[in-house]
Amino acid sequence: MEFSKHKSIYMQIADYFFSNILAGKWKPGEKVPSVRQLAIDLEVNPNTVMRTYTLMQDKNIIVNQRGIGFYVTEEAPVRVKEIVKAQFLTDDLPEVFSTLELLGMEIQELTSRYHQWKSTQTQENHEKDQ
Amino acid sequence: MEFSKHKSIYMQIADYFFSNILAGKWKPGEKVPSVRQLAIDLEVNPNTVMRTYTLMQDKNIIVNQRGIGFYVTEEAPVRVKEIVKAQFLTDDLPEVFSTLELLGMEIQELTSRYHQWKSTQTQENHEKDQ
Amino acid sequence: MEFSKHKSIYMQIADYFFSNILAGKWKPGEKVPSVRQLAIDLEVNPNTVMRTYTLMQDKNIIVNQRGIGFYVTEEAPVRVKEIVKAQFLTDDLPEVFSTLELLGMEIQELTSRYHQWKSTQTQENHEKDQ
Amino acid sequence: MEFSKHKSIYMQIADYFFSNILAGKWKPGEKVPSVRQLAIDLEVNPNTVMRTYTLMQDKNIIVNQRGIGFYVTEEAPVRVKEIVKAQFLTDDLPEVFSTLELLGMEIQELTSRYHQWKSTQTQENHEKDQ
DNA sequence: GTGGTCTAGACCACA
DNA sequence: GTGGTCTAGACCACA
Repeated sequence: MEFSKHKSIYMQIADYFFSNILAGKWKPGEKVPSVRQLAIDLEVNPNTVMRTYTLMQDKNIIVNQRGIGFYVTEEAPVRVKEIVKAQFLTDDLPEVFSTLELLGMEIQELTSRYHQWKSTQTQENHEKDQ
Repeated sequence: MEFSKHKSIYMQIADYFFSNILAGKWKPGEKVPSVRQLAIDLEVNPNTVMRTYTLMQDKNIIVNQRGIGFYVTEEAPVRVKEIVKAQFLTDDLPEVFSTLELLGMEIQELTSRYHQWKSTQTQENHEKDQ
Repeated sequence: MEFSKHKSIYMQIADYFFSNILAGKWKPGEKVPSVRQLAIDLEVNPNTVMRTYTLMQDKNIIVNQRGIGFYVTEEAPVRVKEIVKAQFLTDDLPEVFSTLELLGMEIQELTSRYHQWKSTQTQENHEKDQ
Repeated sequence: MEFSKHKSIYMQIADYFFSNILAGKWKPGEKVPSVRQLAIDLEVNPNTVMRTYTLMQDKNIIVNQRGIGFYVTEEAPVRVKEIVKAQFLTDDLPEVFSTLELLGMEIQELTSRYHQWKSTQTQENHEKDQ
């Protein structure tokens, strides 16, 4: 996993959690990787991973079974969707829209770029599958 | 001007420059507010404003006339558009698109939200005009 | 390190970086002193050092490893040489040459003064070594 | 006359004085342009020119005949040569030499660049003469 | 521990 | 008046 410079690493790991849960890869009741293991996999400081886990715990997305590890909660998928959607609609979209206007771009251009982007995504997934 | 906590103040002042130039309010050859004056207007420390000015100078958006002040360069509108567009297309959009997918939203919903947003904007402007 | 009055401190610290990198004392991949530490060593304010680091970062001479510190980039030696040489050839030399003419000095005199200067340098180094 | 950004304007005007006097264009006893006139010619603020004149007066290069104007002193050529030479030998040259070393350049290269530079100068003068 | 940002305020050179 | 630099020191996010 490569990290962007624009966002803090622990938040990018949070995004990684969000997308795994929303995509159904990590299901309620399942164990998530240990802090130590994920730190090794992602090549980051364990403290950084721990920060994400604390955040996930605060939001009731994972729970700690002492001495055993962290597990995805039952309510995780719903909670994550709420969180991601709220931020998307109230923070991200308005900014996208105003930038769109500022640049004098039409909403159609955004739609066509979306389809373009989607086709590259599909391609990448195919490549991964092979 | 109100500042968001998520972004540094000097970068938000940069955004303020960008939108003023893109919207044609600040034209090439025109003088921009003095560092001190803008600091007073925005209620921030002059150093913070200076930081933005140095950044804008590095990007050839403003030039300093010694002892007189800063002026918008001829190339400013083009440069700003480049900068804003590049960031929008390569950083912002991909993230919007993947969030869209993650949430299982259709691109149509985004379009309709755009029109909705636009109508509220128009309203706000009307209110301001009165 | 003593600072001259004719040049700003943060630029003199930049020169210090340049000469360390060109002389091969600071090699690509190596860590440079932390902002705080260098501020203490040079007896200046951390903000002043930070200013140099930001500059060096903009010029791709150092990169930040978040939470860890700054490292010399692979391209640093090449970049520094470019920067120093460009300034030397286009800014410094022409002025030296015109002053030379103005003073009615011959280029030979400059050459002989160079050898003279070099011998004093060698002496100084010997003294330091002992 | 074009001004460099690296040096203050009033110092560049001082250089202009120095070169005119050393080159024998402005001779002892002759009147120099009025502050006002020179400001117009050079397209700078009269205060800036005045600053140069004050400097020149302090160094006994010009004297003020009240109500009439400024005149080149008898000792001007000698004084100017002293000033320029002292600065050149003690400030400029050592820096040039150490940069030369830092860049790993040979003194011969400097000599050849000098001849190159001189030929372009001669050319320019011929063009002006015509 | 690391850097990044900001305030408050000073002092200076310059135009 | 203008910007440019610097100090002193705080507070914060991050690793």
